[in-house]
Amino acid sequence: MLLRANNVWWRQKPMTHEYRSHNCGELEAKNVGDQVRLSGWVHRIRDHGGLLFIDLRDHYGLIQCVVEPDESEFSKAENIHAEWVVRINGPVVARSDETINKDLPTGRIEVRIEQLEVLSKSEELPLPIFGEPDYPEDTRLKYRFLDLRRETIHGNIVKRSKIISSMRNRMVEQGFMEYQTPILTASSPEGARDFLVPSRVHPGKFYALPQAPQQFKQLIMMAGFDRYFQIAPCFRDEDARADRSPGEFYQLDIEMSFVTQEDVFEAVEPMLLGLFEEFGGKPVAKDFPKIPFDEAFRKYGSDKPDLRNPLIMENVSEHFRGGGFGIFAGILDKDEKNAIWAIPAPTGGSRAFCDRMNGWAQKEEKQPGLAYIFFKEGKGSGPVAKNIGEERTMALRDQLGLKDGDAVFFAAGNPKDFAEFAGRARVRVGELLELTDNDKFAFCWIVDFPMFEWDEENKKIDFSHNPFSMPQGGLDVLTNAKSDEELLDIKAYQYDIVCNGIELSSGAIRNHLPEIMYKAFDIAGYGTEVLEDKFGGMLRALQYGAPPHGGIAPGVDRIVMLLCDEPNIREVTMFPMNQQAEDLLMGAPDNVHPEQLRELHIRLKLPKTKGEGV
RNA sequence: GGGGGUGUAGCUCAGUUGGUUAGAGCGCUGGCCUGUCACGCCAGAGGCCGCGGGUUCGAGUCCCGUCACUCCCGCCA
Repeated sequence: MLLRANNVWWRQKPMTHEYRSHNCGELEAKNVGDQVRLSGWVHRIRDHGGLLFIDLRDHYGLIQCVVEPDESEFSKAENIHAEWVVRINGPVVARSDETINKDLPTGRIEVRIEQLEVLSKSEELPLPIFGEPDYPEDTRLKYRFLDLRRETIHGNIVKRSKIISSMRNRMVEQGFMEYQTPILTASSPEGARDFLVPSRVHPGKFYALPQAPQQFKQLIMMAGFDRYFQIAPCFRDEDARADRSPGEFYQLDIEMSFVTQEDVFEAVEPMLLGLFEEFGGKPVAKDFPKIPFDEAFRKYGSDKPDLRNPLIMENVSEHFRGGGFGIFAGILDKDEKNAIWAIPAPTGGSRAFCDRMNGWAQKEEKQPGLAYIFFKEGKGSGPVAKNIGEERTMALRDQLGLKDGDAVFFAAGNPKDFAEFAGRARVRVGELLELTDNDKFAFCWIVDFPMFEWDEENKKIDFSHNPFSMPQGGLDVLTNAKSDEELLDIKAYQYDIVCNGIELSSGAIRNHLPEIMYKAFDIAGYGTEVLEDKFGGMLRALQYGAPPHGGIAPGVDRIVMLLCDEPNIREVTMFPMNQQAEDLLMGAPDNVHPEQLRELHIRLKLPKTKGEGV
């Protein structure tokens, strides 16, 4: 039942008000005897022939109204339908003890209908509100205004509003100020695909919608402001996912001057902790451990580890080197970079469980298999244990702190290639053995991201995250690097904040020195001209006294998803597009009038549509 | 761009080795009902089995193609 309640209408109106003296959620036992006027939607009708109930609903809640046949309005009430908008006048009466509804905040009372006025009728509903049964998503999106009347999503949207409001308050309390940045701006040469907006005044030229206010927030620091934030709309023309809307999303964009990485963490941690404690409904781990990028892969096989899962992987190569398990010994001999990693599985010590994991590895992960040992009766079982012998098996068990009833799985080869698979195995073990505590929030920082990465497609070095990050070691480390390999080893003051295995945000201490910017872009294959052409404003700003600065930009939508416990972003977005980036309610994108195109100096050259050209 | 899943009444789904008239629940319409709150009872309407082709005496069921939705990969500095 509707539990919106606790929301007292902003101001009590007199009975003489056109539509309402109270809202549907605020009446309680103390109002018994009051004459009230309510307006809302007909949520549900229960017609007993001689007695008729209307559940009246508005934004604030639900209240039962009742009318008896001798009342003049009874026949009118018999002819109304779900989702009609009506106004009701009448006294608040107490329900008898047997008829109290404990599931409803207003369940101790009801309103006796003395006057009933239909304010607006509804066609037969394409989408029922009451009971909110599953409905196809395209129907929900086409009739979003109805969908949004449903309890769960209505509550999510209200909660989203409160979350954003709380974010703002928490930021302002910490001395941050909110500034707006442009929506029409310039395209940038790397990153996501831009949304382009043609210029009428400048034929053939285009604005781009900002992928993030990245450059603007840095310019705000260079302009001498400090501690900026903004609930910032961001636009990227990339394909959607369950947790990613097509086209647009919001970031809590943050930037600060004269700060180190630690200062950013100190600003963000209490904000997120407070927010999750306020809205999450689950315990939040107070500690935000800082895990270097390399270590995250080594221990968790991921740069966004879920710390609710207690399992930590370990390198166990030494127990296999030169041992009786030929496959692993061979892999270790083949290349000194190769290793054997162990994924411990406490309580997983049965052949059934090990087989299940092995089957998963083969079927879902297309791996040749997943080697394992399980421990019982004081010794290790399974083919691997047999091959390496009891001494090595026991040494392995001791290193991992395992005991009878436990198991361990192995991944072998070059960690670069198998780390992510091993990470997924870790996640799966944690879930299947119920070692992962789903009933909490666990944050961590991932720090020391590499400055560059190898772009396999273009066979060149590219920025791994943000081209504006400060390399650890500054200009020297860039100029001194002798090889691609050394360049790829360079770390940046670049960090992510992760919650329950979900990346909420990337951030960085920025590079505020023009010579480093030239050099870094040079390494990534962007010449001076590109830099000056595309980042001219930024470069100019760096040359006139730029403060050291840094920031971060947590994704608002993902935070709301976590706090509403919704796996799909469309459940926390009021008017989302579908996965094909169409707005089924407003009908976007759409054709435009030829005159509009002419004004913009645009002629269409369309691809053959599917099914055409027969 | 690629892969997986789904597609039968407005909705959620059932539908046997291919076999006569394709079912149920919810919703909708009509009727009955004075204490329900998932009200109850009775009756009714509602189907190009996503679409196109093929196999077959016969296709909701098998095969091919296609479309739609959804999830994932690519992509998302």
